[in-house]
Amino acid sequence: MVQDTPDVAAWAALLRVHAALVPVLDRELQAAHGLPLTWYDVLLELNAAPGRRLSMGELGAAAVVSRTRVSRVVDQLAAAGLVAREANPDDRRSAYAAITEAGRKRLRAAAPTYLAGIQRHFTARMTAREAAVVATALEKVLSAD
Amino acid sequence: MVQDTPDVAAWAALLRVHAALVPVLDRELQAAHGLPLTWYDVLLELNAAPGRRLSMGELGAAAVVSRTRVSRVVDQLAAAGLVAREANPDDRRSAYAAITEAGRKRLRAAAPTYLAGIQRHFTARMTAREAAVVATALEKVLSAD
DNA sequence: TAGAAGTGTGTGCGCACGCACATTCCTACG
DNA sequence: CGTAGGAATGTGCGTGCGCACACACTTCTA
Repeated sequence: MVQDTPDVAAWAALLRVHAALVPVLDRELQAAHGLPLTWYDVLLELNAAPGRRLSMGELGAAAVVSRTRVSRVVDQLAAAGLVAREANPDDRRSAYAAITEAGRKRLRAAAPTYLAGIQRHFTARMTAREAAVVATALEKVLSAD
Repeated sequence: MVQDTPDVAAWAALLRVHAALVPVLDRELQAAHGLPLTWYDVLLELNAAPGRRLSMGELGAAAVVSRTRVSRVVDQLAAAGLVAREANPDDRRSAYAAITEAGRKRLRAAAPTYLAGIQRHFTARMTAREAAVVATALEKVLSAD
């Protein structure tokens, strides 16, 4: 449709899938658990981190949300009691964000909704082999420079 | 990293690739041709349409940009002389956006930059077979309901 | 040790974006 | 033929988002 070469077709399809699915998944998550996708992403990353905490810079690099935006999102999450700001004794410029028990509970409650949404809107439309190829191909793109 | 199942890995990788590459490609396009990615997308869709024009609703459905946003983007493009608003005699509610000759020229000039960026940042990191699988898999997702 | 350079973080500001609504017009139904 | 309902579009408004900058602190260098 957009261009004849399969390279461009892959990129164009990625853009469209993103534009089509992100709002849907975000709504589902927010309707079921009052949790924006941005919050979920940050909580997920914090929960998987060693010590269940990350500095702002690390969080900005790890999560999808940009480094600049992390400050404000963490503020919101802290106001909601889902994360706690902690000081870093070794580097007093740095600030940690640590997920709280309430945050973990909220994350665990929301996960099934999100995973089911991914399954229903995304992976159910392709074969398991295709999903695996998509994952490995896109991860190779991410590891670039 | 995020979750163990390959399904979620594919979706997570898609989110990250989008977040990483879109700003880069947008900057490249804007630096080389003063053309935001949104403008490029709209111009591309109009250029490929029958009669080189589309109604606002059709444009919103075809392009990545949302239907609501189309109005304002077309305003900007019209102010820049790259598209022209046309009336629809058959339905006076409807409004056409038609790409102008200046718009086509601008699009043709920018295309090599964009395509080279896609090639360099995206498809160069995977095999041709992987790119084909990514394209077909994601297009199947799009064709859902 | 004092100063310069570099790094991590937060914030004012402007732009992009979508929602909800008003407007205009078409269409179906009595 | 008139009216109710629906469809296509544009716009005020609030929110999300990133850039550029300021600030605090660390690290390097002479």
